[in-house]
Amino acid sequence: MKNRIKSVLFEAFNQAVKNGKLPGMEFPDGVQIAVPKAEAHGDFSTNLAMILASRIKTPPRQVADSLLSILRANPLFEKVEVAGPGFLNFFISTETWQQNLKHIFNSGDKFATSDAGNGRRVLVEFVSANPTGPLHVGHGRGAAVGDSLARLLRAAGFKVETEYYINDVGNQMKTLGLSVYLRYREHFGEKVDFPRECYQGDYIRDIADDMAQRHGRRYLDVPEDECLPDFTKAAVDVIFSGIKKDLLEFGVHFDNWFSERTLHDSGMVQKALSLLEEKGFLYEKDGALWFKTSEFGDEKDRVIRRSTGELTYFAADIAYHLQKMERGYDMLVDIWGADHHGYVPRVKAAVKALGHDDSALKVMLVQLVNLIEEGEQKAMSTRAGEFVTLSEVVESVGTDAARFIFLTRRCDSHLDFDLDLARSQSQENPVYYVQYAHARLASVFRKAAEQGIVLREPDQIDTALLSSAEELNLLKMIDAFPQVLAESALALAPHRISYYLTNLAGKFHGYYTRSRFIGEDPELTQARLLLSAVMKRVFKKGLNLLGVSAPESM
RNA sequence: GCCCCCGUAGCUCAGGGGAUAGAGCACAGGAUUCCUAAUCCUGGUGCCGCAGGUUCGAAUCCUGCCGGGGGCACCA
Repeated sequence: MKNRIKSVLFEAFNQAVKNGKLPGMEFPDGVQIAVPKAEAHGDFSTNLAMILASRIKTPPRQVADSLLSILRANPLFEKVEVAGPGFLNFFISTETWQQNLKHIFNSGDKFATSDAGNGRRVLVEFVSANPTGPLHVGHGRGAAVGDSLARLLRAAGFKVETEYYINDVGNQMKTLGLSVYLRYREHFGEKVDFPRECYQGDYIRDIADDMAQRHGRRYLDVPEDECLPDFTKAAVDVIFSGIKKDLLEFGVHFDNWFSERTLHDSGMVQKALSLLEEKGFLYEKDGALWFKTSEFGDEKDRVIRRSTGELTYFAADIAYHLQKMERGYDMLVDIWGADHHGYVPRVKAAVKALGHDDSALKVMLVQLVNLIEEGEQKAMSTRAGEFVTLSEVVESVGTDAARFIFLTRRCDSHLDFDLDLARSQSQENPVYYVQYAHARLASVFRKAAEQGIVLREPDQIDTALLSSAEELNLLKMIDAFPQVLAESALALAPHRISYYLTNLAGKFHGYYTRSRFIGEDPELTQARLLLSAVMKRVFKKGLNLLGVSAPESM
């Protein structure tokens, strides 16, 4: 509907210019069509007159008046008025809203889409947890946000790929291998001094035990240096297949699994460094190789190759981003834990230094999750082996509740995840509220089928019967869905979908309680069933954007 | 010390230039002959952290301050 208003407004403007009611000019930028908060201000309003006013030095209300007669001639509107400082308020006629329901129904699956993305290619990279341990709750939030964002962008007309970047090279991998190796020796009764920087979790012991099962005492006589790679590989394989399993259970899909190792093997890292070298952004100091990120807004320069000769992770990250840029995306979305925020300027610096537009790189920082159980906050630390894993949470509260809760807040705000609340199968748990709306609608159609009622074609249905304030409001809310979808996608804000759905569910439940859907009047029944069919679809599509199931019954 | 995020109702948070700032929870009371009560209805709250600035218009943008969290390695 908003788009229709926009084009009507555009035409009215051009006509006013042609008639000499407005001086000759282009349609200005910054014109908004908004849904006013107060009902008395109409269904939509625009600030066009206020924008024009400052341009042509005429009071805004006077500018608005010159558009008024043209707009009023349009049958779309019941009323158009000038209000406040110079808003043009549009009141859509009841009949237009009622007819609109048929359009929505007929447009089928296309309704829950938008072309806001215009076919632009986007890569969403998220989770990317190092394979040194199971995914924990924080990763879960990133996974929910990233996966949902990808679905949202897709629905909004972007071409989306999702990617998991695997840090399978470097110090952490060595530490991981060492951790397993030492536990392996312990397995055979050796007394081992287990260093603090090694991974303490029980899963390390499990992997070591498994190595002992499979290989027996074979590695005990092999020098540590020689057998560590085998232990690292074994650990990565086990942990990574666990990660994949967790993600699968969590309903999260990745198109690509991108290994850091391939960046080294393919010479991409070397290529990135040579490029920076050519452009004169590298220098040696204290035996290390530095990148002048401070020339691009970073607070200080960063090391790329340590004096030991080893490359830092940053070196690989530069290559990774260069590689992503070269793959030709219009936008790169990186979703990181908020504790990595200091990393943003240096990666942006790298992108810029390599000659790409750093505004195409959007880094979303997902704030930490506070896990709360019985009113107490739970401690989290991977290295110390004290953390609540994602799979534990999923097992305890279910995928639907977990995902929904992760997506009820904007990602840059801290999230208190109350396990007891998420577990509770009742009132306070918002996910059921929305799912229940869908299940109720499903049950209405089951009931209708039982009574042999078949939904007619929309043009055989009298939607004018949907005339209560409640019904009109629902017609409007449903109509706004594609708009909400587009705005959430462009703002990279999937939580707005859950907010919208909760809102719609509230309105629906009230309506349901007060209204008989399948009643004595077959015409009214048909009209309400048509409304129900569309609402059901909105809930289903909306929940799907969040990666939450839409049950037929509960 | 420097950097990032947050500060909105008793609590958890939406809203992120537009007109009278919202929801859930909590608290109290009520609703079921009939499509699912995981539901609904009725009750009231706010110096939008503080102070300046930009604007026709600021909870929203800018600056400073205060408070909370996080980050500031040749770790990731």
